[in-house]
Amino acid sequence: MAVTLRDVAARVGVSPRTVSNVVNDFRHVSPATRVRVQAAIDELDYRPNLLARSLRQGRTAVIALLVPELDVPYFSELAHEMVLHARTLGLTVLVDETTGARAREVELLDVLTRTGQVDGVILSAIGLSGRALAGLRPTVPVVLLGERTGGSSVDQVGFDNVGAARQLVAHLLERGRRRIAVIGAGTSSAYATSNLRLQGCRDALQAAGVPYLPELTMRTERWHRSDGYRIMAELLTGDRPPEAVVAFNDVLALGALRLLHERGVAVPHDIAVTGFDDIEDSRFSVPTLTTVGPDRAEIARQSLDALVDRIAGHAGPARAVRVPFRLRVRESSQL
Amino acid sequence: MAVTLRDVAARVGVSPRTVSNVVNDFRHVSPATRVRVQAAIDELDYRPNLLARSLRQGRTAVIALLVPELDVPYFSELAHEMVLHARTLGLTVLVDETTGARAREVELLDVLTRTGQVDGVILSAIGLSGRALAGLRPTVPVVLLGERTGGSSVDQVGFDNVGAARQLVAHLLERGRRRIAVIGAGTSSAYATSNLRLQGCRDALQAAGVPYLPELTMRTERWHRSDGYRIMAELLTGDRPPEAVVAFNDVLALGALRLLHERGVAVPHDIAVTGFDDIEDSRFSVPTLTTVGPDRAEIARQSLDALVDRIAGHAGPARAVRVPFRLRVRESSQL
DNA sequence: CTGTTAGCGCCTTCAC
DNA sequence: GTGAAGGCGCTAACAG
Repeated sequence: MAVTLRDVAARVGVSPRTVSNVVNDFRHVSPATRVRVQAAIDELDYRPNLLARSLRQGRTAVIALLVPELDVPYFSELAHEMVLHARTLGLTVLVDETTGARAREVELLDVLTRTGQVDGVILSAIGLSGRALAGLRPTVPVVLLGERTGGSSVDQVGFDNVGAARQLVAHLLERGRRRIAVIGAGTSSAYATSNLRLQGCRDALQAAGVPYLPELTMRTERWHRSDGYRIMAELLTGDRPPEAVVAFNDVLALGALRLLHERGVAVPHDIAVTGFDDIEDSRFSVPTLTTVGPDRAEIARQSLDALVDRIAGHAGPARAVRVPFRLRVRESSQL
Repeated sequence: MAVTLRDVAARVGVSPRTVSNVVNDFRHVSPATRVRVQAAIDELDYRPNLLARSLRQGRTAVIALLVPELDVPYFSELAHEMVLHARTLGLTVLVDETTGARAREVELLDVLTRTGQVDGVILSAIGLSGRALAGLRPTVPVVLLGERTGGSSVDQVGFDNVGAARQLVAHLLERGRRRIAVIGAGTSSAYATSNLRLQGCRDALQAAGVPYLPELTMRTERWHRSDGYRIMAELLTGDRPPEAVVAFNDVLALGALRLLHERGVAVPHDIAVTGFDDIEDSRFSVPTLTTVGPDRAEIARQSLDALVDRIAGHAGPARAVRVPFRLRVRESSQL
């Protein structure tokens, strides 16, 4: 069996209480005792049982991060930032995947928040809205990632999807592109991010007096490279191909770039391509990808800070934090 | 406060024991009692406290996965497979990052294995060898990812790095390339993977009677896109550029591809480029990347199965599992 | 400054 | 088939 607090106490001839005080670096321990206890700890190679401590204290110093898919670069880069920042706060991160399915989001949230395993949850939700979340009555704080869509009862951290899309399309219009296709429109109203980005696109078109072309708005639920590849092929089957493509994430855009390369379509000469997220890949692709994305480190910082705040007992109304985003103009959109 | 087992018991008028039996689906509960208890559970919305259960049972159903960096595609794709397979086994995965630093690997391993938090650890080690690990005397099972380098005391799951590198270089030699550069050689003997891959390269050269060129063997500790980019630039400064480049992972290779594109060097016409890992990106890059990699799903399956086996108490000598690998010949190496 | 006591919520050995 | 009691390892009250 593992060495326990009692073993150490017995060895030194003090009470468990005193050993606990030393381990937790509390006051009211005489220097001499402290040294003797520490010696016994080292000698016996004692490690406190974190499970017991958590049960006793009612907190675990573990937080859960729920993302749709860990192998999608945006989420893995986000998880990386979370793990880094969590460490500075003394927190461990438990990562799990929801696949974006609403049922799975609800189930994980329910289990995690109500079984004592974690002190809080950061959820990158797809299916679940802030409003729906309220009905679940989680027993630990939850921070939602993604833009506020109204009526949320929990803190949210996101960026201005509408504004970002608007800026992106404005950039394309400035470069003289008018027939603009979209890859990644949602198939149902549940996909908030998708809808917001689409809204931004339409806003920019309208502001410029350029017609919105529904026939060039392509739907897809999965946002992987292969989806961008497949949908780009569809877009080329029409009589008049688009002059620019706005993909709703970078890997969709990279899939599209690949297909255009295979078809001998020059980017950006014949068609400009843009994405969302600003993943590392988009700085190294051929051509490099114009994209717009939030500061991920800032998302990690803001969401963890908000969560820690709530864990510490901060009450008050739900807040919505918007982190800044930046448009990165690269080769795929400028001649 | 949260609803406890006692609350449910009190509500129904039975002992906690009986409620526990229902929750854990044990025998020896009369159907009538079971129904009544279940009704109370639903009504009170009871969820067992997993912390208390773990403390009592001595097992948590959580395993830790330690990877160097979660934002490196190979590791995020691996983590994805782990999470998927772990779920089928009823396990939750706690992911943490080591940055590949030996001290951090040791520290995390020590804390995780000895504080009751997890039932086992899967470690994708860079700095730590199987031998060194034995000295740490972990109190929960550990499975090491990466090829066995001799004298390990724990189970390992990996693939034949030497054979894979040999096959890759043989492929390049077949295509008539002789001046072969390497990106990713290690700077110290600690980097087992790097050394094994280098060995495979040299084996293939020797078998073909082609001289090994140390001046084209480039060292780097970090294996990111920017490193491949930077080192490829260095390789072009020599009087005679290489005819092929073997990068020790795909992102290094993708960085090299990008630089070659910028310099107007045709791939594979002027220089062939290959990687390791077979990440999704390499199927969509321009050009697509020739690479060799293991079956990641199989790595996840084998390592989790081995870990579960040990957690269940299986003794016996350490085993080394080798999963199959496949050479994927793509555009970057064939004219 | 340190010891004693109690209990976090659960499961499990013993009784009945 | 069910109840009572004990303890996993730790820390928080309360003494002294």
